Amino acid sequence: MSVRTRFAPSPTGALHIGGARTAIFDWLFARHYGGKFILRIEDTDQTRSTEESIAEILDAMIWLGLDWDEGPFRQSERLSVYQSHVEKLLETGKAYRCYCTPEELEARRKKAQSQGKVYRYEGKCRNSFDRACPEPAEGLTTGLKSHLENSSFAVRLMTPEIGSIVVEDLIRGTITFDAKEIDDFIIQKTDGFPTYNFAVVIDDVTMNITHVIRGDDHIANTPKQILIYEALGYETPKFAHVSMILGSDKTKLSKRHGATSTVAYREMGYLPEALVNYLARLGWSYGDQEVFSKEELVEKFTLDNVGKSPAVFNPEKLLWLNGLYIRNKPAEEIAKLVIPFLEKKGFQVTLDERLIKIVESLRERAKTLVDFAEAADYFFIEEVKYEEGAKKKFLTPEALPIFETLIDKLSSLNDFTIPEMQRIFNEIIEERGLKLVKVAQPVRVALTGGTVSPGIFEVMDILGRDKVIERIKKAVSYISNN
RNA sequence: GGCCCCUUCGUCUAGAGGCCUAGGACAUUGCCCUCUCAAGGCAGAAACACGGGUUCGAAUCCCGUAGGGGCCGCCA
Repeated sequence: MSVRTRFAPSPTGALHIGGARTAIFDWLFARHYGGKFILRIEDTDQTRSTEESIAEILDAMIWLGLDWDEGPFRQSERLSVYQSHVEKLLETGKAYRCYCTPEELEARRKKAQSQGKVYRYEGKCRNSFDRACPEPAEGLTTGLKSHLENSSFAVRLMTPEIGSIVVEDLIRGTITFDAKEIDDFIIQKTDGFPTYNFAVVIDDVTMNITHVIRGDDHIANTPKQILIYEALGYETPKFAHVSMILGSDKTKLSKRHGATSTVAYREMGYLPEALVNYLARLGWSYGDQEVFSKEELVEKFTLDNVGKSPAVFNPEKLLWLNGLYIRNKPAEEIAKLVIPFLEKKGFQVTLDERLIKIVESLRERAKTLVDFAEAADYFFIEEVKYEEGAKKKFLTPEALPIFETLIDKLSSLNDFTIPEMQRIFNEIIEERGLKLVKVAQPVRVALTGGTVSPGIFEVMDILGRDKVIERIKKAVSYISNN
């Protein structure tokens, strides 16, 4: 059978960066082997699941370019599937109804904990009368029948008391659990919803999932799930548990460490291919290679090169990769991407040759699209604002004669081209015996307001003669008045 | 506490018993380039958690120890 993987987030918040990495591995694995990738929403928690989260997760998946072949399926729409499987288990005596109340259970758990013990369900309802009479028999008075149907119960799986459960993990090898560690856990809640472990198994079975690739926080669930497969008589899929992503202090990555939501990275000006590249390399490697296109990842990704140890999320490396992608992507595409960021700053922008020139000049100084938009403001605002230190240092009386001859020479220029500008600057520095920097810096401040920008001729070229002269004149009057 | 997982430079990692004087990348330091800042180039500092085995030989295999992490719900 061909490979089928799935990504199954629970919609209780944004798509976490760690979830995104898992999704990438699942997607890559499916694509590498020419299989199918299925998206499934685990929304059986009625109180915590939200529509907004679902929308955001889908949005993030699309942004990352992780297209799915089937789904998104929702567990909440598959209740009857779970229930029929529970029925089957009840009929075959592999599961039983439990009438213990959550309060009772909680009290027993507390008591065990206070004695320093782990609480495991002791099987109180395991041998109750209920098993012998699983269904309200025909002919009961309607009153009694509805009483039985309405009395609330959960359903527990009857688990083996001795033996061991073995997980063959594609990444970690054999992991063995003692059956004693696993109690008769609940597979269907009082509200009729399946519990997570049960729903996962039923879904993976009915969706013919061949490889379950997920976070290693699920390792402890795996023996329980295997027990469900066995009770139902189904074959288990292959399991592969990927290590988690940690924060800089080596604890589970959380908001404390910075942004953890995937779409937050879009807002911070990251390119999806950079994030995917970064995340794929977190826990997976291919020799010494660091940069991979999506196609290359698909071609080269296998579980063989996935490491076992948890990885610390390193924002600097992501930033570096993002800068790399910004520098290497066609300028026109960067231009398109940067427009919303410029608009957010209140600039009117259109995708034209000028914008592309701006991209070409600024891209290698920007590590994110936000950086870019910030560095580009002097190309869009009317009035240049001088930075405090910059004007103090460079807009001085010594700059006046330079500015004045510059205005002269630029005005009389036939062609306002970069070689011509260079010629003029050379004339000035030769006449005055200056270094280029002595001219370029004051001009830079006059044109951009700061001391950092692309090459001065590029800036002049983009601004155009009128703006350049206008801004130099403004600097002249600023110096004269101060 | 119980169970499970993990352990090579600060970080991501290469490493499948001799190729290791442990390689690459980010970050970091210095130099070069240079109109500023970047980008780029060159050079440097920086790691096999510890202790026992096995072996002629161990970062690689085994066993302990220590440290870190995860899970222990009618949450997913």
